[in-house]
Amino acid sequence: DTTHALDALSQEGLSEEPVQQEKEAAGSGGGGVWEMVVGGVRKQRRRKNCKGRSRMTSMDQDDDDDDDDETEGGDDDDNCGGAGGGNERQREHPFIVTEPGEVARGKKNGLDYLFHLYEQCREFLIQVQNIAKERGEKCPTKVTNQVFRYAKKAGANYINKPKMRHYVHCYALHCLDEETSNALRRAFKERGENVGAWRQACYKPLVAVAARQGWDIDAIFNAHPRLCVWYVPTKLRQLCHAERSSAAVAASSSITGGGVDHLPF
Amino acid sequence: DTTHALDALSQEGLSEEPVQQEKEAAGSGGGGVWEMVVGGVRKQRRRKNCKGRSRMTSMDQDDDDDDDDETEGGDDDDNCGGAGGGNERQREHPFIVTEPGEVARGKKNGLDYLFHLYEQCREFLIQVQNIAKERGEKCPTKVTNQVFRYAKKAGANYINKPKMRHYVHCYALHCLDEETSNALRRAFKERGENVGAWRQACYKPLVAVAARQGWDIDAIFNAHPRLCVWYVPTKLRQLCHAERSSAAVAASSSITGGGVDHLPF
DNA sequence: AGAAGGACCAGTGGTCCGTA
DNA sequence: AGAAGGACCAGTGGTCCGTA
Repeated sequence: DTTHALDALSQEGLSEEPVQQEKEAAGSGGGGVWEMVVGGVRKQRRRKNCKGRSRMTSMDQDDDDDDDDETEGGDDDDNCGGAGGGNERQREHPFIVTEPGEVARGKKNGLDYLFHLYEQCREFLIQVQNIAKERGEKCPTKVTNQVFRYAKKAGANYINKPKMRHYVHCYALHCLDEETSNALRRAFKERGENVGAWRQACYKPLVAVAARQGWDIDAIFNAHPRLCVWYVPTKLRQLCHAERSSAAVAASSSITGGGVDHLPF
Repeated sequence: DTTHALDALSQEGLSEEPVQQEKEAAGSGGGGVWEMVVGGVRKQRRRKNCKGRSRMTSMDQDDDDDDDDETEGGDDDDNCGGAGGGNERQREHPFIVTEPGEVARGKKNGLDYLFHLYEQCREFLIQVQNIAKERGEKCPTKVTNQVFRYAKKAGANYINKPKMRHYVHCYALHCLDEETSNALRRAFKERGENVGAWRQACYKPLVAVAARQGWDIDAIFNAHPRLCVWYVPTKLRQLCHAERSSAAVAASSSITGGGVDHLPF
């Protein structure tokens, strides 16, 4: 129900830098390159990967018996973006803190790209849901293992569960309070902080959002069309609970001095 | 949000027959004994079981370390309802087809009791949910393993997962079309059919309900306040899907002769 | 035979920690 | 050092099949 066009030119981890688009996107306060690039091609682009085997096998969930025996040998018909030849294990480039609209340079990925991955996952979920409905099978409402498996089969090897779960709360802040999210990115970029520090810093403003909206972080996630497909991260849930409790205690002792369960409103 | 009082006098599997209540409930077309009995006691009654160890330990989810080493030995301070002494494994009495309001005689359980178990499970779920909310933990929306474990710890040893899953669609028919459900029970009782036959027969009218309401069996379950806590059984889902498909084919070929996807409306 | 339920199993949510 | 992600693990949904 939102735009589908974004996938076409997703900047990928090991990508040749998307210099052309970058020129046109220059600066741009709000949407950034992921919103600007594009005109509709909807197609998972194949990655130039040293260690090949990225099949695009349809929308199957069944053919689990095409053996995955790695064929560890040759098949490097593609030079690895100049990174050096061999068959060492490849990973995505690490993230760096970028401001909105900024494309990461060098062997790095930016935060617009990170957030774009969440939208891609949601689109994979929608495809899985459609297949399930057609077949009359159980229909997932969240991005589950099944969806990650599907994404991998569709060629999106750069998506994996630990990564996506790791940054969910950052994406949540981006969805729920984009102004604050953008300001945080600019501040952390300016200070030269690393991604881990930025990630940690996303919790606090997100808890503040929860406070404003009645503390029910599950309800807050579920009420948002793009966020509702993600599980609430354990740590975020704990932080909201702890903060609510101490806020309640503080309020009841300062106002009434009365019972702890006496929530203020 | 519905009445909580029903638990008090639940007829249990190995129970001494609840003769007193039975007298007062005699016949009664609609609600049956589970709706009539009672005046509010809300308390899990302890079972008279040959092999004891039914603790009522609070609402804990944590003390998983009180060893369950069975103490297979003595502790039969209770005679086993006259059924014979030893320490053979005890089970619930089997269900028989009873009509609405009818209490099973002999070592049998009736269908009102069966349906009552579903309501008890829902109440256990609500308790688990309340605890989870208090603690700021993940909050289940369905009757999960966790809820079955909780029920067992609360002393409801007569509730178990395979049994509850086995009859879910029967309970669904009872919730969604009580008239039809009641009629089916009367018919199958009259014909002297066993529980298995009745259980099988519940599918068809339930699929008919689904047909009337647009085939989305998940939505139908979720829209019902008591049913929404139960997972849609696999077989029911399959039946609905198969029936919808063939209904669609039949309709499209008889009306237009056109495309298969052309659903009638 | 008909039925209750212990116990198993494939695949889940969650995330640690060996890797680069 | 900071970070990406393979792989593990406890507990899940689902139901079979040894039991009575």
